Order: sequence, then structure tokens, then C-alpha cells
Amino acid sequence: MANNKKFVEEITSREEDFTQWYTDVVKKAELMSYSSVKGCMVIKPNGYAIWENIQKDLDKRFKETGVENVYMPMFIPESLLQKEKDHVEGFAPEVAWVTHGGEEELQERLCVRPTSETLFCDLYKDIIHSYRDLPKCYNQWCSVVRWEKTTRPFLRSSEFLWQEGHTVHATYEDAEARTIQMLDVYVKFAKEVLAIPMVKGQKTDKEKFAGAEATYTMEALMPDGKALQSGTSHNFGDGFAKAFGIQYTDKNNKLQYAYQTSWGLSTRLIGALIMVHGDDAGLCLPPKIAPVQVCVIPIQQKKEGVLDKAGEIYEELKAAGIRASIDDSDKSPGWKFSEAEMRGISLRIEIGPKDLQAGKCVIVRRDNRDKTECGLDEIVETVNLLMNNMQTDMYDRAKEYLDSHIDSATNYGEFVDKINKNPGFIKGMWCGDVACEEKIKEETTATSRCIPFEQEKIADTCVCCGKPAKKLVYWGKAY
RNA sequence: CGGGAUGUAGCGCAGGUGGUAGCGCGCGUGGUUCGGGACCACGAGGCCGCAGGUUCGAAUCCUGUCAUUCCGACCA
Repeated sequence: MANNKKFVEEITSREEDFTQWYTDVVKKAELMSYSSVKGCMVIKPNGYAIWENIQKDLDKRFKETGVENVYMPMFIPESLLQKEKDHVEGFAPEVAWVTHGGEEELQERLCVRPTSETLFCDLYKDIIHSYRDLPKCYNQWCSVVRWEKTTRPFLRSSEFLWQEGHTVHATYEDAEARTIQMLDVYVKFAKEVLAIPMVKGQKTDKEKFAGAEATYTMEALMPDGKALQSGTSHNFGDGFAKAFGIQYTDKNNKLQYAYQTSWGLSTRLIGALIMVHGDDAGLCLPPKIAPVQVCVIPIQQKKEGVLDKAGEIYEELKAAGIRASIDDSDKSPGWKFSEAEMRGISLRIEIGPKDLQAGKCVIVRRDNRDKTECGLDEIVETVNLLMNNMQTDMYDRAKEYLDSHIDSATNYGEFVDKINKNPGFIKGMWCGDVACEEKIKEETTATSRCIPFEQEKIADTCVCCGKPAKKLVYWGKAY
């Protein structure tokens, strides 16, 4: 980023062609490869390890809020899927169907879950009877299938990995609180671990989840100015409960419908990581999420003592709980540097005969290529310090980018002009009418991303139609 | 699902006026190298996406199909 010199020819520069850059990085960093099934991808070790780190950290955060993990079947009978009207309508066009078991045609076809609301509801109706059974907070880590027309690695694939939390509560207020709570867990996680700043808010009715009463979202901004919906949390009210008959007896011995939420976040976040932090050298990962945090690279490794010392450093790092690797292949140092950078390894330690003599090594940060000389007896603490700095610097840079790409418009002419010229979010007042959303989408391809929690009044009238405005909306082009 | 592009060795590509396949990187072995993708020598690897058709003969021409990719509509 700081250094414009290009070491790797195989990666198209971001400026030249951003989408090509993305594809190149995904391939060169060995995050995934294409499979023989349309729209499905193989997530390779370097990519899957990112997901595992996401899971590990998030799962802990979920459990701290009282969530328990379960596993639901991957098949949903057609009749079950159809119980909630809006929900089916939303998902029907993109579900995959199983029609045969072995040679025999099934009496009722099964859909491969595109999401599991219906299965959870089917379970909850049987296990919830009393207010004492509430709340129920279940989550599952699984894959879901949505038959997408066009696919892109991590951003949109026919099958993808995610987690889906499904909770049941006694009251609307409890459900609402849980919905917001989980969105906050997401945003905090994105900030602290992924170093990605998010804009959070509520989806408009047009953009909300099929079957939800309210959908909350966190939206990240990509370097090409497009928004990426990165995690959503839904308040279902009692809509699903009524469709599925989820009822409990309250303290007054009265039968009540339960209130529900669901919230999900997917491997799409890996796409966000790639785009937000990557550069022309490849992937750049915040230390907290990087599968390999430090790679030890011996220089002139056949020289006396070099490989031994490199090995010692590697062991020392591992012993200190740092995710480390060592590249003792017989490639040239330059090759190893580039390889480590493409794969997003946060720090690399160069150790050669010169260093050995001086009793030091060189530590290089992936994000800005800053070099630090470090005594051989203070490697672990220096590494930890550099990783901490890098983590916060990466967030700060991303935050600065986000902040500087939020513009505002008060009339339609200005809005259209800015949405086309200035990549990013445009703040604009909105009257609340779907017609304005549709017009804007048709004429500019931009959509309402969210109604931010932090409302301001930048004008009295709708940016589209000029009628009295009700809400401030973040608009943008989206992935 | 509409429009464009591309499928030839692991990867990137050439060959396209029909005559049975080539280059670079990578890979294997040996050696010299090593602080930003080093070099030499030898070697292995492809019935040209798949299925039909035209032809004495198809990577090449025709039809279909599948996949990837880009641009739209749909979505995490």
C-alpha cells in the first residue's frame, strides 16, 4: 500500500481492474478453487483457516450471550417451507430440490435449506410450552444452498458456509433487544477482529428479509465504492410463531404466541476481508484473523547456523501462542517474500548470516512493509507489539476510507451526480415511499443500504421526490 | 434469466486460410545461487471442455451442450 513497487506480475493492479484483481488474489492466495459443480467452490486450507478463525472468535462471543449450538437437517419438506407465505415467496426462486431417494421418486420433494427458519420453527413448536422455556437461543454453523444465477468466489456462491442463530422470546421487546444485541456482536467482531468498520442500521421494508418484521444490517464499504451487506439480524415478531403455532403459557396461564429472531453471517466476510485490506501484492489480513501471523524466512539458509536459528525462532513463536510458519524451501528469498505477502501473512521475519552476526533479525509488516530490526532475545514481544499496531492501523485506515466516502445529497440532481461520480455511501433523506427506492434503483442502480441508527436531519424533503422526509438513509451501489 | 468474452499440459497463453500440438512459468533430478519472484543442464506432462455433424483427415469449419468470467436483474 505504502509501496507502489510491484513485485508480482500475476496480480492485476487494483486500479487497472478491480474485479480482476479480486479474482487474481483469491487464486494466488490459494483461498479457493473452482469445482465441477456450478457455482460451488472448494475452500482451500488458507481460505478455510480464515473461516475457522472467524468461527472460533464469533462462537465464543455468541456463547457469552447465552447462545447454544445445535445442528439441523439440511433437507426441508416442501410443505414445511410453505408455511410462512412471505418466506417461501422470498426463497422459492432459488432453492434446490431433492426429488429422488435412490431410484425412487419421493412422495414429497425436499428442498436443500436456503436458510433454516422453518426447521427451527418446526422444532420450537414442540419444545416450547411455558414461559419457563423462554428464551431459547440456538445457533448452527452449517452450509446453505441458494441457486444463484451468477456467482463470485466468497461474495456469492451456490453453496456457502454461515451461521444462523434462531431465538425465541416471550415478548416483542425481548426479541427486539436480542436482534439488536446480535447485530452489535457482529459489528464489534468486525471492528475488533476483522478490522472492518461497518455502517449499521435498519433495512427498509423493500430490502428486509422475507418474513421479517424488521431487518438490521451491517454494511461495509469496498474500495470500489460498493457496499457489501456483511451480516443481518432479523426481528420476526410473532409472524412465524403464528404460521407454525409456536405458543407458550404465560405466568397468568394464558396462551401466547412467541416472538422470534434470526441472525446470520457468512463466508462472504472473507470477501470483505480480501477487498478492504488487500493490495496489489495480494491478500493482507489483520493479525487477529490471519491463519499464519508470522512467517520466518531464512536468507542464505545453507550458511552455517541460519536454518537452526530460523527454526529456533519459529519454535519460540509457536510456544508463545503465535500462529507461525517457516519457509525453508529452496526458493529465493524474493520469491518467499512475495509468497508470504500474497497469502496475507501479517509479519515476516527475515533472518540471514548478517543478522546472525549482529544478533538480530528483521521483521516486516505486511500492511505497510515497515521494517523493524529486532534483537534475537526480544522477538516475541516485538512481534506482539507489531501485530497490535498493525491491527489498529488497519482498522484506522479502513475507517478513514469509509468516513471519507460518505457523502450527502439534498436533492435528486445532486444525488444522481454524486452516486455516479463519488464511489461510496450517499446520505439522503427519504419520504418512506417504496416508489422512491424503486426509482432510484432503476435510474442509478443504487439501493437503500440502511436507515442508520444515528439519525441526522440533513434536509426536510425526500432526496428523490421532494415530499416531506421521514428518515435519513444511506444509499449506495451494492454487491 | 438476458447480453458479451473465454475453454488447448498444474497455471498463463500461441496455433485458427483443416494434415494429428507448441511457448513461458511451474513440476522432477543434479549442480551453482540466496537481503524483493536467481541460473544452467537433463527430463516428465495434453486423444486441444464435452457430444454430435461436415471431411480421406478437425484443436481449427458447423450445431448443440457444459463450465468459467465480465455486465445487468435476484440474493448473505
